[in-house]
Amino acid sequence: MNGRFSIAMHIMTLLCAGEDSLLSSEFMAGSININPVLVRKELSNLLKHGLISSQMGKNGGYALAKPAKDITIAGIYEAVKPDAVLGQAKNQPNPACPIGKQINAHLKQLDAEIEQVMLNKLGTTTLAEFCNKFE
Amino acid sequence: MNGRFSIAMHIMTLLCAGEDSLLSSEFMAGSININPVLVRKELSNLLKHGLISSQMGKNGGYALAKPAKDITIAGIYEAVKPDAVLGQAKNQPNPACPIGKQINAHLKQLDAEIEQVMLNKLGTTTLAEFCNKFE
DNA sequence: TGATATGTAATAAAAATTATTACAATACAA
DNA sequence: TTGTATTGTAATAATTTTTATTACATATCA
Repeated sequence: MNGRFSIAMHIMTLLCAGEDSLLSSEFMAGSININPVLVRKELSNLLKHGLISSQMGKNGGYALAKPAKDITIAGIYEAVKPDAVLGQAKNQPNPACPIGKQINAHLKQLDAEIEQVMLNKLGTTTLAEFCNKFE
Repeated sequence: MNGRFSIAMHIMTLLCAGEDSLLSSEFMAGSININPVLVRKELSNLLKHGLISSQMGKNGGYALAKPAKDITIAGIYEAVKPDAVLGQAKNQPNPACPIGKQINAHLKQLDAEIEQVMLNKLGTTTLAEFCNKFE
């Protein structure tokens, strides 16, 4: 997995901490310390998943779409999750080999099981709780 | 995460299925369908973690270091696991921002918790059980 | 002693990620 | 109604990571 979950969590934490006002992508990029366009790209994705709302034009910006206590870390993870939690190689296993022929199906099943326990655990913490850890 | 776990699982499954003989990196590369040097690199890592044994010279090759029933998927995962299960961005958050200053520490803690539940789950299946799924 | 392996370093090629530039669309406010 | 600040998005470039390849030293068997 790449850095998208970290970036998404950073964004959501900022929006949670600044819950009363709209935050700009420029401001968030300054905190995260990455390019503002990348921030907007992730914001666009979070928007699509209904986690945040946006306001265009001057004095526009972003805010949480619902109270932080109603957003779980699992919900945020779902918005950015990779195809395979355990990673996936780009190779095409040899179909003439009895192991190669079946390995991807079995790995996929294993991956699904692991994703489930991860989501269960991530679902026990809300964004509000995560945000409360900050002083 | 990249494809290392998949490759490692493929290797370990091949060694499990061919438990009676030594397998060469060339043969395994043919099943996985990647470059033999990459296979040897991963074999080198699995060796370092005590999961397999190797025999140099003609008629050499690789084998499991212990019975497949004594190897868990968690053990294999440990050998290839990334620094962060949930991924890590390469940015350096702004230390002047109260959120940026602390986010990495909190994300690291979250990551450790998730890794724990993953390992718990992966620890419930042995390589022998995984291998038995193949027909 | 020749053939076949492992083990590993160095380098090249390909793919993925991140950054940058550019600009259209929108909304506020003077 | 016009200038300014902002979202939204496409196109491209730069960087980093992953994968492949080449090369060769070392080991073991027959």
